[in-house]
This record gives sequence, structure tokens and C-alpha cells, in this order.
Amino acid sequence: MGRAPCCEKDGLRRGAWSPEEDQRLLEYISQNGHPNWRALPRHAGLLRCGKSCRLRWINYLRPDIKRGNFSADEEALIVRLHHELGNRWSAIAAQLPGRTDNEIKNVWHTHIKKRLEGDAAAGGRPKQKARKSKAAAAKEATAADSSEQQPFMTASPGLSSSVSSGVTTFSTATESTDAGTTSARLQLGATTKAADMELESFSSAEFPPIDDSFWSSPDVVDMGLGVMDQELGLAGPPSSSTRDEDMEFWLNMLMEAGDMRDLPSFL
DNA sequence: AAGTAGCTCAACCGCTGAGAA
DNA sequence: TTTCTCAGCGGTTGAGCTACT
Repeated sequence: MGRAPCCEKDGLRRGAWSPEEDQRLLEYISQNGHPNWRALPRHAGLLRCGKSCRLRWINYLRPDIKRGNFSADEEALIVRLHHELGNRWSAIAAQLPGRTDNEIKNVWHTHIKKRLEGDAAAGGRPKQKARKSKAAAAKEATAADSSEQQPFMTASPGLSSSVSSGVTTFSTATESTDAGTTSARLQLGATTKAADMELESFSSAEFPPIDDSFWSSPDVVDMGLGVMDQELGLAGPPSSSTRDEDMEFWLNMLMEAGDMRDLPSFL
């Protein structure tokens, strides 16, 4: 089967996008949408291939992209979803509103995976330098700005200690105070249709099929996230037994991170 | 202050599946 | 049914940045 080349290499720009290109793409899509990525750059006057435009839009320019570091509960959710779905980053991203598959993939490989491995190897706290790039700082600044614009984003000064007390791997010096901590939980109800389809179709010998109602059930929304509610005083009366079990679940998961294959028993 | 090593993340590459012809 | 085109996905890369020596 013949496959069209990604793009004609001749005359097309590659590499980092300039602000002008971003502006052009943004303006074009806001006016015309993106019915045809392949034709889009030509119509928009961009010397890029459609694929590049699509990636730039999805991973950076889309207005609903959430900036800033991943919160502890977002990371916890990623850990759980990765355990359930494997490297299906788009399916995982569908459960994290405002996050892209690329971003989640990067975070998994650069943060979460290392922490889990560190825990498994050292049986304790992973070593990670307290580093913060300019880009990350800028992102955080943007996140702080957007948190003012988006009421659902709640700063959580107490999060680091509270979460780390139960889930040691999710607390680092660089990521202790994130805006948007509760957004993932609050937006979980807004499961996208695509995600639903993904989850409907997901079924394997290793994992049982997941019912749609699973994702909207209070148990799931609370799983590993309810702790935050308590700390932040956001939730009603805690159901202590389930919350304790949740804590125990995450502890076990992270303690056993070296042997992730054994985890499906929690399902 | 300079050099080096390690980290982050935006972007690219190549493959797959779906839909149209 | 076969062929072709396209969008989307996951894996990988490398430039730029920061911490460390």
C-alpha cells in the first residue's frame, strides 16, 4: 500500500516554531477550523507540513491546554491509568483535561517512571535534583495567571506534605505547590466521547473491560484524590474507610512499583 | 568563570487504522 | 476487494537549559 510522504521536504520549514508562525496558525484555525490538516499550511500561508501544524496546534496552541506542572493527583491518575491502559498516551490524556498525550508521555518518562523506579530500587525516596528550567518557570507563571482566570484551579499549599505523607514519591521540592491541583478531579466528569470509546473498546485478558459508569462513579473520582479533599476542606464528610483504603492502595502500588505486573488484583 | 553532565520538552519520524475512491 | 489518502498515535531525538564540579 502506498503511503504518502509526511511532507515534501523541499522548501518546508522544520524545527522550532516562530511566534509569527504560531500567530498565523492560531488565526487561521480560529477562523476556519482544521478540516484538512494537509491543506491547512498552504491555505494559512505556512511553510510547514500539515503534520507539523497539527502537532503544534494540539500540543501547544490549543486554547484549552493547561499549563504548569502536573499536580500530585494528576500524576497519581497517570500512574493508575498507565497501569490500566499501558502506553496508550492519548487514552490517558483523554482522562486529563487540558493535558496532551505528548506532555503526559514526557512527564511519565522524565518524572513518574524515574520515581517509581527509584522507589523500587531504593525502597524509598528517589533522588531528583531540584531543577527548574526557564520554560517550566514560565509555565508555572502562566498557570498561576490562568488559575486566577479559572475558578476551578485551586492552589494547594498543603498538598505536598499531605500527599507525601501517604504517597512519598509524589512529593518533591520542585513540584510541591501546583496551581490546578484539583482541576483533574473536578473535571473528571467531563470525560470525552473519544475517551469513552477508547475505554469501551479496551479489553484484554489482563484487564477486564471497564464500564462507562466506572469513570463517573464516586469511588473512582475519590480514588487517591479524596485525600486532597480532606486536606483542602473541599469535600463533605469523609468516608474514612474508603479513604484509608485508597491511601493503602497507593502506598502498596508505589511500594510494589518494581513489580507492576502484579497489580491488577486491585481491580 | 568555565566546562561538563544531566534533564526537559518541543518536534520529528514512522507506523497503523479508518474512510473514501 | 483493492488501493490510496489522511489523521492520529507512540517512540525517539536533539537543542537548550540548569546544576554541579
